[in-house]
Amino acid sequence: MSDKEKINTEEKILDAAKEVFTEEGKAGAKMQMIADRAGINKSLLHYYYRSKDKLFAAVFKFAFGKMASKIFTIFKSDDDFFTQLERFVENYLSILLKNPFIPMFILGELNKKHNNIAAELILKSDVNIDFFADIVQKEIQKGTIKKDIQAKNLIINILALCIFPVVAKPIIEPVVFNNEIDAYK
Amino acid sequence: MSDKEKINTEEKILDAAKEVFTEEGKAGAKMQMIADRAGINKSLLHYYYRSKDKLFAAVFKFAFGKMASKIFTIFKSDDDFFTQLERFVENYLSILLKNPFIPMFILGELNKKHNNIAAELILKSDVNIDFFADIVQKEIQKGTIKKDIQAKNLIINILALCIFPVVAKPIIEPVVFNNEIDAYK
DNA sequence: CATATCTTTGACCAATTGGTTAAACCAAAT
DNA sequence: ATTTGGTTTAACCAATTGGTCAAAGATATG
Repeated sequence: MSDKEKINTEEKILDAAKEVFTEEGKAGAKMQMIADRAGINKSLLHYYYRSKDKLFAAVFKFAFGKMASKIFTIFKSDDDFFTQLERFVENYLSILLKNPFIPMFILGELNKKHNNIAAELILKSDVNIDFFADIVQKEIQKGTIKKDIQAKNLIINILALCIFPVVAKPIIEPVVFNNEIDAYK
Repeated sequence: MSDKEKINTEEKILDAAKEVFTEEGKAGAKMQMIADRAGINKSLLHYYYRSKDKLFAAVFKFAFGKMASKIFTIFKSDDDFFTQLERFVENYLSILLKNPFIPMFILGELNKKHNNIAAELILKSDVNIDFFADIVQKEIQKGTIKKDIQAKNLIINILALCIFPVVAKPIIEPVVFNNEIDAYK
């Protein structure tokens, strides 16, 4: 667990880049930091990923893929809706807690207005969410969901309740919890 | 509405800095951008705010103050709890929609790990939230709130549902709404 | 061994950027 | 009119930073 010497350089770079981009943002992250963290020479970064933009794009794709892709597969199972919902939240929270940095990373870069390659990447990756609307519609007709809530609003609310506590941790901890060390999150 | 020539330089700088810091993040924002946006010389920035850090601190204090301070005063009124809640959400959403950039600005900088003056500023400004816990406790005893929910979790959930749609707008719009232009947010 | 290809490095470069400084500008007071 | 004070500017500087390049190590292939 100490050294992990054997992983190849490309992977070491990606791991280091993930960390540094997350901690500092795209502009705040310096190629030298990433090189140091990966324990290599700065030129080697450019050897594998020709520019900072390319390296960032690689990291962003990884992060976004991890959050967006696997998740909705749960709703294609045969379980009833509320079981699916439960499993979804469980699964999603588990991923979030293992990678608490990813949502902020995605949101942070997506909100940039200048040279925003993150936004372009989102547009290309056509994640489809419409099928979720169908599921909810059927549940409403079955009567299992009482309120006539918009499916899109439902999914947004669920995501909000999952993601916000993770993203806002650095403000919640001091303000709401007076820095008590536990606080489940 | 076109020019607003008469406001003084200090204010012009602060306005421009708010915009640029929000759009680019602290590291991404350049003093030259801010100067340009304010329509002044770069040296003038340093004349009024001696360093980038100082300027950033000024902007951050403004933004955080706007979000945190006025809000909780509502809960000190004589209305019953649910009226207070309604008014709180209404009021908060109105502020958010008028300043949709502020939450992301705060969260974004607060999540930085390096040279994080935002975090220090939060610690100094002792916003008190404990009184809210008392209110909720009394409502539970009165029976108006059924579930034995933690007050702190309640406030976090409420904030999540208010803030997340604003913060995640750039990912919700393309993914959930296929870029339909309306979508209330 | 020789050669060719892939990987790694240190030295270097041009552009950017936060910050300084001295001088110019300008209004009000003397 | 001159001085005085705050305001604004252009020119400049030192440090940082993304990126290049040629040479040196490796590693495999013949």
